[in-house]
Amino acid sequence: MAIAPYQRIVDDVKRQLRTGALRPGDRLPSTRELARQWKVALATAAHALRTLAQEGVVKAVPRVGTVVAGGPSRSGATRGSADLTRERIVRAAIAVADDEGLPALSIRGVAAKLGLPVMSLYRHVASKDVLLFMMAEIAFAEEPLPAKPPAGWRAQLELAARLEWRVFKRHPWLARVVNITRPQPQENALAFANWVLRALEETRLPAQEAMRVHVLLHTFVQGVAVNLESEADAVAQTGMNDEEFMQRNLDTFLRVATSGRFPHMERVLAGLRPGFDLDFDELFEMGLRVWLDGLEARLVRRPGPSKPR
Amino acid sequence: MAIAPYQRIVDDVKRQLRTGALRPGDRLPSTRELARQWKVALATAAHALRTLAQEGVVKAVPRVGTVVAGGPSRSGATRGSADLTRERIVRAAIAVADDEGLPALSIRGVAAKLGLPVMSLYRHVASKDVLLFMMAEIAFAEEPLPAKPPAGWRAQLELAARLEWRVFKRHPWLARVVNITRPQPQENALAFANWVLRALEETRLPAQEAMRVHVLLHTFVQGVAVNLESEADAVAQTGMNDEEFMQRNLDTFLRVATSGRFPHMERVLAGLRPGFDLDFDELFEMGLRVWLDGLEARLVRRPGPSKPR
DNA sequence: GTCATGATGCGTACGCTGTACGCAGGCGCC
DNA sequence: GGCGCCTGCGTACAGCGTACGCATCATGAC
Repeated sequence: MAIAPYQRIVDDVKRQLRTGALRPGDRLPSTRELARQWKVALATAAHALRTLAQEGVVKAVPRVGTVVAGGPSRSGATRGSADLTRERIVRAAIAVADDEGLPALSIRGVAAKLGLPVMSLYRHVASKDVLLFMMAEIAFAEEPLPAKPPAGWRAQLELAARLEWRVFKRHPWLARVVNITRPQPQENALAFANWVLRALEETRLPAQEAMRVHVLLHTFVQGVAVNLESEADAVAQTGMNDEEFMQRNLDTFLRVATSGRFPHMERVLAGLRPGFDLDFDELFEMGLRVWLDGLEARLVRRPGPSKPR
Repeated sequence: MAIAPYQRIVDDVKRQLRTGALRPGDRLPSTRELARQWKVALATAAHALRTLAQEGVVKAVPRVGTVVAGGPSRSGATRGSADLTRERIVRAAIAVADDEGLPALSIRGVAAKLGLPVMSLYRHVASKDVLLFMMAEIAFAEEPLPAKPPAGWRAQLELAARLEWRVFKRHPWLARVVNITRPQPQENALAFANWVLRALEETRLPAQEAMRVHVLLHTFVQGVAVNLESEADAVAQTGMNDEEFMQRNLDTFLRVATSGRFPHMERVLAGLRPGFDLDFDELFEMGLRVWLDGLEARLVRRPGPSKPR
């Protein structure tokens, strides 16, 4: 399971940038040159260069070749009208994932939906992973954080968590995607993190602790969201409607649960029978409250900046 | 995206059992009869019957045909030495998932590893989903709950959470699997649930609330575990070692994070630089403590004869 | 004008997946 | 012996992501 060929080239160029072997303004090897050096097809070398250009590390200068971009990345500057297709692709992909579930999302499917030739998508997105990544970015951008935060760290954390939750509810597949593409720095995830960390500054938690709180909060929202997804997916995948689905599952579930081996479970089930509906919104709100209560208690217990333990 | 043909047959038989159209002792249609009725291949019909037999709903009586099993399912009774292969398969699958990651797990791969013909696995496991399900069951069984619970609801919840956590650490892929196979009643998951619910009886929480607490606790552990997985997977998939991986990610991460747009993030990062290592164990313990503190506060606040510890 | 060089856009094809189906062979009853 | 049925496995299919090859075009040199 090696890295994809084009990715290997991309990595190597980046490495050369780090070590200083390549500096802003330098010319990269031409497509053909790369192809020869790496023993790959022309198209693959071109793919690598295109990827680098998309990331803004590098710029394609028409009659000169490919040149290392100088200065701070002006990401978003060059993407004017030319990337309309790119956004169309990502939005189409989101639409598919939204109403057919993540497993049903395929490059070929998106291409068909847009009436584009399959391979032409790779001109704009490099790989499916990158597609997923961009889907996540666009989805999160739908719920921007307000410019003026409310007063108090708790209110700020609540706001961030609820915003994130709302996004997850709209796009159940996100919970899984966030983990697949994980180690990548999502622009909007960072904005959330930044928001949370600012809120925590007020509490004077040490950096390490603040980081943990941030991660835990994110993990909590995501954890609940993952449940949303598996339900949405199961329904979409089997083509059942909710009722059928519930019927089938409750049946087998109850058969096992009430076998006599799980008496406490049975008792609880009996206690809530009438409207047994695990409302995820309520679950989320309860979890959030409990968690923040716990955090608040911790802060009260430990006033001022102190070392953990 | 319909249900698999054999699954459709299985479901229909179960439906007939529910409605009473089939009763214990009744004979099911023969393989050929089923194949004719459903317009599927003989092998598919046989597959359906085998699945039913494996689930214990039905029994294959040699010279008579297939008969609806009577009385409570004696699951585990019939599986003597005959299912040795089945267990071998599941264990092999677990081994693959453990050290190559879930994406690398394929039926063909497992078959190759065992030196068995590919299709022969379907004789014992029905489908990949079922395989995943059984993998989860076996994995969870590795950390059985003790016979004698410790004193106090909090200690009991902690124990359950830590046990679950330990399993997830050993088998990072589990976090994802639990969600894929979700709506199925896992034997061991129920045992955990039962344990948690018993612990909560002491707190006299109403049934609905107790259920939520249980789900939230499970969600929490799982949420943290999912992070474990995505890291393990990324490493396994790219074939990098941890160091390379960290290097690459930290690099791009820092490049974006320190772009000036996320000042609070930067400040926190600066504050913990020396040993920036997000230890998941510590993260888990902190989250657990905070969460249980919050829960305890809720119980105290709530009127009712509940005494902490 | 002709040509060389390089980039672009896309069709083809590969290696992989899960698994439905077909078929050979064996077993037991008539 | 013949028939009916089940078992076990090989073959084949539909679908995936995407590397590679080819046709086409833009451009500068001569």
